[in-house]
Amino acid sequence: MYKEKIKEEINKALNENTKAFALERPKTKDHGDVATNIAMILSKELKKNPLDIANEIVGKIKLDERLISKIEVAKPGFINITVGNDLLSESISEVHKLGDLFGFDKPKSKEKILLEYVSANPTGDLHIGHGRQAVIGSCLANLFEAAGYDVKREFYVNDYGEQISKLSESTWALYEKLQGKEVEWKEDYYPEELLISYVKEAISSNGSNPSKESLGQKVKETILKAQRNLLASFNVVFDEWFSETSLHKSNAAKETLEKLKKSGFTYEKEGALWFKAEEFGDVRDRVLVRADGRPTYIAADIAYHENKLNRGFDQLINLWGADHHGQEVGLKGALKSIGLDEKKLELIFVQMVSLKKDGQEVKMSKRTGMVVTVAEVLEEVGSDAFRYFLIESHPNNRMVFDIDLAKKQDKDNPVYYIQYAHARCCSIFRQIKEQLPNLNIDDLEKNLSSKETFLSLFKVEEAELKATKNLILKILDFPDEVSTAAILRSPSKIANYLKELAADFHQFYTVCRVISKDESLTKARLGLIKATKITIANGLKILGVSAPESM
RNA sequence: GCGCUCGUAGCUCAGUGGAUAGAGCAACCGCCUUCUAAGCGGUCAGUCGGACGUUCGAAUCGUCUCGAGCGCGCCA
Repeated sequence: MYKEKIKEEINKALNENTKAFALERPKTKDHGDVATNIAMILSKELKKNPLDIANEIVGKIKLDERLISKIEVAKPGFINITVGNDLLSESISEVHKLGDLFGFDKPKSKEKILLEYVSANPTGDLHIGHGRQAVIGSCLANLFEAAGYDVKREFYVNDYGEQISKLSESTWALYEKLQGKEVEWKEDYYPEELLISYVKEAISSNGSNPSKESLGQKVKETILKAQRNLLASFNVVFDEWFSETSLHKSNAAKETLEKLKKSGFTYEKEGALWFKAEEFGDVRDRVLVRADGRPTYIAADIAYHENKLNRGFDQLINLWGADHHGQEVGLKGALKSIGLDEKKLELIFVQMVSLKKDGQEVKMSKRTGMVVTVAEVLEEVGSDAFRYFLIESHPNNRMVFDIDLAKKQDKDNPVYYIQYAHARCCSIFRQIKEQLPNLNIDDLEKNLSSKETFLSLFKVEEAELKATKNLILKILDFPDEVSTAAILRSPSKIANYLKELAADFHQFYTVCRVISKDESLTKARLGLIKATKITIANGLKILGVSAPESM
């Protein structure tokens, strides 16, 4: 791509002062196509005026339409470069050569990452907060894959402990009630209306006279299956569903506890076994084993992360709800205390989702039944809008899910803006068959990988040239966008990029007529449209949003 | 009280130390006999919560401060 070539040229001019530097796309159009601040960076160690350095560098670079058509020095010491048309043409042809792979790094060329997300209790419906974690997690996984990492997606099933016992108790009470028995409905039971459909389904597949234990187990499985199907319905799939119970069955949790005891970072108090979390900066120490001998969630979680590290991943990334951030220091401390590299664990906290309905913000509360489930919102807005809305803002930011807006299937809904750009690209190709039946599409396809096809893009009047170059440069930004989005753990960056790309395309579409009497220009523009389509499709693929051929 | 996260236009948000802080929505004004108007152009809109500091340069980094959300269970 053009940036590498330009860097090479600058590096040649730098001689012995070669240093890593960035080429950035300036915000203002007067500052050329790309700019570098290398002179300002060098001024410190060379103890020279950045303007002088910049002029020196620029003086060594020969202007050549094939590479750099214009180069200027600006105020503090920027070097602003206008890229040659040949080089841009060549870059567009490279987009075509790469096709579906454009923007993506070589698969599995980088570290192995285990991404854990959602990890909800199998005790009921997934709510919109889980939905956000699911969408962000799946987009991050796609993004890491696109950036060349080897990614495994994992759901940690919290199928053990207090909540599960409570589920089992609630289930049995509900079962007996359905049998017509008089039951005491305890206050901490899961709400009947939440369980009823799962319990009925479990009963029907469990035969008559189930035991309390088998029915509880069956309901758990039923809920888990429902979660799995629901997640899959909006493109959230996992390579592994890791059961917490399995850590207890296999003795892994016990073994980890032994290691913790040996580490000296535990003590007994009031019959319980405690971890000295405070020594690692936690706000308080944490219980590992309760006074009655049952291990806590934390104990299993430490064992789980030990297990993950032993599976040979270079990096573990967990998405946790922001309400769990208090666990981070303790978990990392525990891993460190048993000799594991806690730095391999990275936590991303996904902030809360609140809801806006009928123009009013409502707080979710399980107690008042004010829980908005993934299922109900998904049904109303569809998978594409659901994913797009939940990915649009950075995980660290709280977000307001505007149900009324997401329901709207019109232009206020930004996902359509991007999809519409893709559909428009496709539409032009459909038009060709009607308007230019003599144009040989196969011939065109073959020529897309040669830069000569695109040279005529630049032989147009000012306004058209401007729109064309904007679109080309934006398309060519895509690979960098993917890698920085991965580094910043920010799939929303891709969503924003696609919005900008769509805007540049729509503008191009308005200014430049693709199908015309000028055959070489028509072909060149068709090629550019196809490159746009490829880029939008590749970006939407990362977001798990569909790229419709027509709308 | 301590800890984590956030604070940018009326609203929703971009902006990994760079040049005059940007989009969308809302409001107002224009553009369809021509490839999809789910589109394009224009107007209006800002003490980047505040203070001090680091730097050639700060919305971005540091310290303090104000405000909001969350956390500080032998729940997960």
